[in-house]
Amino acid sequence: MPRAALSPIEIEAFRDRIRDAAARLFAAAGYTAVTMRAIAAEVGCSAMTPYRYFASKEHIFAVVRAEAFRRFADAQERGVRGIEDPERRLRALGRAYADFARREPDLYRLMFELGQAPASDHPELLREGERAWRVIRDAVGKAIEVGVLSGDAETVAHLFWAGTHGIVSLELAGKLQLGRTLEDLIEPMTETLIKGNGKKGPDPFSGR
Amino acid sequence: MPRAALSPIEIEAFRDRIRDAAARLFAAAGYTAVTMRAIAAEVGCSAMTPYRYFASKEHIFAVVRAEAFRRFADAQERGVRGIEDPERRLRALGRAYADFARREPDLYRLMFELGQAPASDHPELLREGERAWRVIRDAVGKAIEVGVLSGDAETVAHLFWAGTHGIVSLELAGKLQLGRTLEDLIEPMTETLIKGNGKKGPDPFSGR
DNA sequence: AATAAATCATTGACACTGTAAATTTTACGA
DNA sequence: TCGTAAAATTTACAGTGTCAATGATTTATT
Repeated sequence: MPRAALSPIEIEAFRDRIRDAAARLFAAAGYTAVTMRAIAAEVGCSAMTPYRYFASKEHIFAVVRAEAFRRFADAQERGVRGIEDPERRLRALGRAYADFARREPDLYRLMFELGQAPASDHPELLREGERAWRVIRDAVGKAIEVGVLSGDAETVAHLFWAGTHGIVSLELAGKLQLGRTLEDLIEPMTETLIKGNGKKGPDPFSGR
Repeated sequence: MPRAALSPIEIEAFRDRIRDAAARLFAAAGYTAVTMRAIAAEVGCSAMTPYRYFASKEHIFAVVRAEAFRRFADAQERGVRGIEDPERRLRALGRAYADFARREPDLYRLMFELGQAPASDHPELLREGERAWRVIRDAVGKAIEVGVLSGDAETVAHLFWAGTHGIVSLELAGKLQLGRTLEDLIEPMTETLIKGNGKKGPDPFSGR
């Protein structure tokens, strides 16, 4: 006797529309522009309708973040595609990372905002985040395999990520000094990371 | 005939009380707990009184940030005090940086939040931020002077900051993978930065 | 066809937010 | 004591996320 429930596909479609509306608003006018009422207006429903599809505004942001990570992971995969030499691959990855951050600062900010709720509550976010991580992880792993880098792959991959992210996020937080920019620093950082994790001791001329 | 205007000292005292109240609220219950009405209750005035001393809530946050930077700079200066050897100094600095972030994650988050208004509008914030920067800048400069590091001091100092900050902020954003922690990574990062900016070519065994 | 029922959507309200404007209180020199 | 300027408060407004109640729509059974 009841009314037919929405199919999973229909539900997913509606969720996507809400997510895209939120992403659009965020890209166009930043954080404060993303309100429930604005999302509803964009989608063409009432302010409360999204609550049938998401538990809270925070959950909407989680899927927007997941989508951002998806695009981020895509951009990184594209950035290294076809580059076989592991060392060149590392450099290309650094550039692709910085390019994405420069092109989509809002998405980047959304992804790496400090103090956000743990991703473990949101499977999709977790998955896409891990995909982005894997690009770095694999590039570093390959470089270690062929002897361009040395050390524990997980650790070194974290260092590459953190170094690159550090440059990007200092820029986005407006903390770079004396007119230094992302462009000035990303390549020196990559070189530092490669050299710093290269084979052999710290300095061939200083006996430790 | 008029009522006596508040002296600059009185004004400064009131501004400090407001700043401290905001900082207390932030430390105790995070971002959302810092409301004008809560600050007012803490200080013992009405919700609008702070507006006589600050243009907006954002300006209050700016001085809280400045205070955070002051403590941050203090902590770093303490962390390297008495350590003369430039290389040990770099390592001590990395540890002091990480320790501060671990002890005061809220302050750190406040200072390095992405997408914040440029500090140039707030002289005090600018000054304290530069003081924190100078500790890194000087340690790196000294290391270059004595030949432990090489390259342009400003650039290398940025790399040290970014690398360390990268580790910290990935942790605070909950992005570290597979149970890795700040503690696991901060020392390898420092070593990477030292080695990566050390004298001589990238790898003694690969002819470029 | 009428009814019952389950699902989807909307409306209205509530407790909050930052802050503009109007108003009141306070403290002083004449 | 009174006028006046400074300091502080009160009131109000437009906006927020979201709970609760209500309405609307679609279906299977009588």
